[in-house]
Order: sequence, then C-alpha cells, then structure tokens
Amino acid sequence: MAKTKARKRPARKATATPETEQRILEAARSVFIRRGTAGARMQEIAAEAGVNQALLHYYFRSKDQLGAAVFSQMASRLFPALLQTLSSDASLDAKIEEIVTIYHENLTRNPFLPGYVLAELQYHPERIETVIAKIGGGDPRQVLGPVFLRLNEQIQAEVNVGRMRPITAREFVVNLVSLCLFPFAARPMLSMVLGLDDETFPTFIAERSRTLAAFYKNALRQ
Amino acid sequence: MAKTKARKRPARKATATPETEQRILEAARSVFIRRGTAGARMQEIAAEAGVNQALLHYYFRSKDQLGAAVFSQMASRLFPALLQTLSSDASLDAKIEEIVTIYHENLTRNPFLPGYVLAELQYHPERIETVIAKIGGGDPRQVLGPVFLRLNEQIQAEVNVGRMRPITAREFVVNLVSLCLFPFAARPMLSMVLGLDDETFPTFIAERSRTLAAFYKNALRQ
DNA sequence: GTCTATAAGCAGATAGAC
DNA sequence: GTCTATCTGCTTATAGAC
Repeated sequence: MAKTKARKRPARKATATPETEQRILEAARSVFIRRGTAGARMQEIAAEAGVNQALLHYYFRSKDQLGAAVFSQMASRLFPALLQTLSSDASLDAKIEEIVTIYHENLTRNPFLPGYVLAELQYHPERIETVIAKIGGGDPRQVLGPVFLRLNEQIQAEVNVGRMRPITAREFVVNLVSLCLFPFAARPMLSMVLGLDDETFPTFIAERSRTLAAFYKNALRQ
Repeated sequence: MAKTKARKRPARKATATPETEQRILEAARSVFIRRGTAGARMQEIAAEAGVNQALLHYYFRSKDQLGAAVFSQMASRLFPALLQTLSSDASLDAKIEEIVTIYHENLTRNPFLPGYVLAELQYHPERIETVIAKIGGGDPRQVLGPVFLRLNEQIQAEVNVGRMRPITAREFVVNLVSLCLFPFAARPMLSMVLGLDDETFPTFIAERSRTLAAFYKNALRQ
C-alpha cells in the first residue's frame, strides 16, 4: 500500500515479444481475482505469464501498481455499462432487461469479478477513487444525481398511470443490482447450499437470467 | 495456509486476566474483518487486544488457526438462523418477514460481516467445510434437501390457489438472500453510487428493512 | 500467563549481465 | 527486453526469562 509514486516506465523498443505486457496483465488479473490483492504473489503471476519476476517490476514498477492496473480494468467492466443503461432514454422495462442481459453475459465470462471487486472495495476503500474516475470526471454526485432524478421521474410517471407501485430510484437500482450480482459474489456459498458444482452452476445462472427480468418487473407492478 | 496440525493449547490456570483469550478473539475478529485474512497482521491484533504477539500464538498456535476460529464464529452468525427459519412450519410470508428482520438486526450490528464471509469463501474455498460443519452433521444435501422440498410444497400450495406465481424454491431463497445481504457486502460501492456516508448508510438500511419484505411479497404475488 | 528478544522464512524489489 | 542473483524488510513463529 505504501507509496504509488508512478515513475514512468522506460520507453520500450518493439523487439522480442511485444505482447509481454499484455500477458503479464492477463496473468495478474487471473491471480489477483483468485487470491485477492493481499493474497496474490508476484511469483505466481510471473509463472502464469511465462516470464520471471523481475519483468513484472520492469513493466509495472510495483505490486501495488500492478494491482491498481488490474482493479481499474475490472472496475471498467462492472460499472460504466450499468450507469450508461440507467441514464438512457429507454423505458424502465427495457432498462431492466438490458441490465439483466448485460450483467449475465459479462459475468458468465468473468464469474469471479463481482467477488473480487467487492472484496477489493471492502479491504481497500481508497480504491473507490478509481471507480469514481471510471464513471466520469469529478464528483460522482454530479454524474449520478441527474441519473437518479431522471429515474425517479420515469418511476413517477408509471406510478401515476397505475402501472407500478411507488419505489425510490435508489431501491429500484439497489434491488436490481443485488439480484444480478449477488449470486456471482456468493458463488461458493450458493454452490454449497444449492448443491451445485462447476458444471451445474452456469446452468443455474443461465436459467436464472431467463426469468430474472420478468421476476423483477412483476415485483414493481402495482 | 500451510498445515493446521492443531496441537492442543496447554491447560491454563485461572491466574491473571481470565478474559484474555476472549479479548484476543474479539480483536482478531475486528482485524480479520477489516483487512481480510491475508491482509491481517498478528501485530495489529495483538495491539488491539492490548497484549503482545507471542500471546496470540500461546492461545491460538498460528495465524491460520486464529483465522479459522474467527471465520467459524462468523459463519455461525450468518447461516444457521437462515436455515432454521426456512425449515420452520411458518407460512411463506412469515418466513420472508423473519428472514428480513433477522438479517437486518444482525447485520446492523455487524455491517461488514457479509463482505468478510463472501471474500473468505472466494479466496479460501476450503473454508466451505467449516460452514458445512456449522449447519449440521455431514453432507449438506441431507440437511438442505428436505428444506427445499418443503419450500417447494409451500410454494406449490400458494400457486394452486392463485396467490402466487410459480417460482422454484431455489430462486425464492437466492433472490431473498441477495436482497438482504448484497447491500451490506457492497456497502462501499453503494455508498459511493448513492452518495452515502457512515452516518446516512445506516439510515438507508433502516428504511430499506421496513419496505423489503413487502417488496418481496409483491414480487411473488400472482 | 505474559513478556522480550530473536530466529527463520518469505515476498517484493533492485543490480547488473546478457 | 529479459534473465539470474541478491538485498532488504517485514511477518510469523519460537525460546526462554519472569
């Protein structure tokens, strides 16, 4: 956690394997997600990338910076799409469907992403800054405020014509995101409780993704 | 993570502070939850307990065993109550209300519990064994199978009289637990998105706990 | 039971050859 | 750019006095 002084990495010539940096980043992603930031070992990353440990420092200076690079990348995969969908001009129903679809497509490919990001944010609250940077310039309230205002208007309109029960935009978002992300974040626990393994868990998720949007729409119905 | 050979701690006389072991355990709980298993430092635990590091080893032999003791205690707080409620003879509506209430009471006092337990299970899948041990003797399927069978019967009965839409017991449980636990597990993220701080987050949760059961019942309604 | 002092191991980081 | 060898510091764990 020490300092993050970020001395610029030396300019590289295009000799040898040019994809080395990318391979390291991929290996780092895999290891950090599997072990957590504190549990990850530079040696394991190096081995998985097929290089030696010194090269990790050559490209990323320190474990801390490598971890920051990975987290930043992962946060980009989890948040911007959500915000963009929420602030679009689509109907509430369409937003629900889109969010369910996006998350399930995205997370089926990266099932341990939510667990990693949540754990990271719990143990390194300062990384919130990274997330904020990902979703728009400065104060998140400047970006998020209008989104929630617009959502509240949409909800109110539906409520007024008797198609929907009253609910705050906050609850609308929290409940939807809970239903989408939690099963992934709690995968080991759910696998146990539901008697699933690595083969049947994806099946369970696939089934779920087909019913979740309908379930949620029904929950909001008047 | 190495070995967990558990040599029995020496018998202790009732001299000096008899609550020392308890104080250490409380400090360990606090530190492990705040930093995660890999990030926790024995020195920080010792300081928080007001003793020195050697004493931690005297009572718990190794960091690994201390971590196991903490996790075991925390798992006891999160799972058994849920299982017991789910398998009671109460109506579905009563079960929903009870689960929402229990979780919110419990977690308001231990808000970082879900994050810790989920992270632990993601990074140390072998700890699943501990959870299994907590919820009943051997194979979890032997305990959980009947619970889900009974739940499915209850659901079917409600569906038959047109009071409820069809849903599997699995989805019933997963959705309910998602809505209860996720906001706590994702507290830092939600605080940012919703613009909450340490003062307003509990308020948000308190409001939520008053509306969640009704929301969920409506979601299931035909 | 509790302490101080210290051993032992490991992980991150750097130097320098190629 | 990539490697081997090595340093440095930190962290867990133990020995042994009180």
